[in-house]
Amino acid sequence: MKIGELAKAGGVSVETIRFYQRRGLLAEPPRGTGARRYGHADLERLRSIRAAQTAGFTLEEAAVLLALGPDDRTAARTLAESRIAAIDERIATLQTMRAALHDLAQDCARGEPGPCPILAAFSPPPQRESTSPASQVRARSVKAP
Amino acid sequence: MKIGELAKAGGVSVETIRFYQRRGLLAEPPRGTGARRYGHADLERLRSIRAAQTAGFTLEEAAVLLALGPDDRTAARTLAESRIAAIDERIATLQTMRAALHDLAQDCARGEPGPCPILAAFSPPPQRESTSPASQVRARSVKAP
DNA sequence: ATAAATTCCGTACCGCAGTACGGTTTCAAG
DNA sequence: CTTGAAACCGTACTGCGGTACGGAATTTAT
Repeated sequence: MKIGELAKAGGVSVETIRFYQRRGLLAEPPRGTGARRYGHADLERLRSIRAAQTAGFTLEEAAVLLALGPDDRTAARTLAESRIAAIDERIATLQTMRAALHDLAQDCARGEPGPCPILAAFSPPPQRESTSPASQVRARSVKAP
Repeated sequence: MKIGELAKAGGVSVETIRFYQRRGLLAEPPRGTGARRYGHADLERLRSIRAAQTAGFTLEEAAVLLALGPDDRTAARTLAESRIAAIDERIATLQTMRAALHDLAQDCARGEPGPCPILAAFSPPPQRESTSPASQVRARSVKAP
């Protein structure tokens, strides 16, 4: 197999293969004159990397995971669990965002008189009148979706 | 108000203020000799930007949102709705990841004999034997959490 | 008056996972 | 034998939202 075939079989680009090699995730076959050859094991490894990514691991975590022996159950479980915790946190944040936005959009859609609540929520008050200060979305340090 | 005070009041760093200025999100007061002065309006605007971010808008979207007049309900609603759609998609992806990982961790925790299922899911099969090919996590193109 | 803090400004860098570019071989088909 | 595709290689750029650095000028506190 040459690099282009490996790439196609693994569903990634040639550049991605090379990128993984630079990262040490995939081995670089010894270079003689001409194109390097890849074996079935390389494809399996590539697929494993993609599988780990699909489960939300970073490439670095994937590298650790693939380096574990079959006896390292504890390490594997720790990795999986901390990944789950991170995912849960992310979901919670997104749900908060969603709810805030949804409420705003609902109110806007109801077509009541007055300014659109979405605009109102995100615009500086033009005057300092006591225009019901309800539903102002204010908080801090959120790493966008 | 000088930039440091504005930063403190807005809960961001001085560098962030300058960054927003470069992006055109905050105005740069005309520069005479010495420190530039900021007004209450600048603080309100900064707060609006942060609010929009909290709701999941990118800085670019925030800029659009803050540029809308009070009559642009439709534009506001469109923006909010596409944001909601994006968030929903993201949540769905994360939930898929979570479920896959959770199942694996559960099986691993049960302490049954045999290799850890987490490792098994992400490791290339050492041999080509027909070792029950259940629960292999394989899919494509996921932009990690 | 002098030391310390703050501001100003441009530029470079962080993480993450790639993508793109440009130039040089080498390989395969016609 | 020539043309064109593929492979090789290093480097730089993308998006996103900042953070960090370094030197000069100015402001503030002592």
